[in-house]
Amino acid sequence: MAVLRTLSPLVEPVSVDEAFLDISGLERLVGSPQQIGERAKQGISAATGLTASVGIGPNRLIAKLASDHGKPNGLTIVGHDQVQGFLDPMPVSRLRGVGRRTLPRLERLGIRSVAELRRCSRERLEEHFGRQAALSLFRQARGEASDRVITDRQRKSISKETTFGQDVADGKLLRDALRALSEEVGRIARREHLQGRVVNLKIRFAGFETYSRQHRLAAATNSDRRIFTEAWKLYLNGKLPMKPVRLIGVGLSEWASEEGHQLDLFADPEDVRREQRLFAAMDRVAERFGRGKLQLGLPRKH
DNA sequence: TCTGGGGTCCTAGGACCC
DNA sequence: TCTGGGGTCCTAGGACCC
Repeated sequence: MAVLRTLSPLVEPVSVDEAFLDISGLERLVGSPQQIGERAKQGISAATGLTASVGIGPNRLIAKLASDHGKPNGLTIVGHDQVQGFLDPMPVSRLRGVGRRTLPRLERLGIRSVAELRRCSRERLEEHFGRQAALSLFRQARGEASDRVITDRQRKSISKETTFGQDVADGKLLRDALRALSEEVGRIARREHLQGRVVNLKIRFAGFETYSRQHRLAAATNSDRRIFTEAWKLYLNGKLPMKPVRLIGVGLSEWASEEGHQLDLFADPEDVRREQRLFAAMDRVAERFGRGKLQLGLPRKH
């Protein structure tokens, strides 16, 4: 990412090893698209010893597909006038949103390539795939996509989950695991100054049978204790099968607006301050000595 | 593939409101 | 009144991506 930032101020990281760059208007300052692509590869190689695949195109879709096209270690440039010729022979499985469920359904309609997809009407796509998916397929088949690079994308949720080595039937063990996960979620939320209004519980049993339960809080929170008690309530009251658990997870989402947050009307302000100091201290311990060295005891009111 | 972890987005049904 | 139409919010689940 540091290498990429030397090439353009507009960098959008997509994952640990992938990013979009807006390189429009950089011809004089940095070089031609070809030169920028080469410099990215060289810089990454010099810094990390790793190869990288670069794709350049008029929008995000074409750039990404161009990058896939040259994998590994490629540099593929697709100009405006080459877009349709580049897309048409491609299998639809390369498009975004076409995975292990959608691909066979497209094939049943006789659609294997992007050229074939382009011949299918929007109405027909809508009948089979719903409004949004149809629109996405329709536009992708024509090489249409956003060309905006978003540098300040904010995360929308924080979650932690764990799969047990052996399915867990012991409620106490489950409770401890959930508590530890809640503490991790809370810690990340506090580090990023986020307070969430929705707590999510995820449970998986043998056979990949997966459930989720969520609850919307009256006030946003990033308190470990609050996240944990809500998640545990969801487990107890969620009408879930009472079976040994293979995976348990907890998530926090729907951030409260930056302007301020609702205070708990009935909480003693001194308790709130003490809890904040407690969490701050716990976070420092965790940063310094690692997770799990210190953890909350039983909630006071249970 | 007997199946890890962390995300995003979409759909659909029910409750509720005007 | 057994009954229209449209909108929002909440919740659960699924598809997909890296």
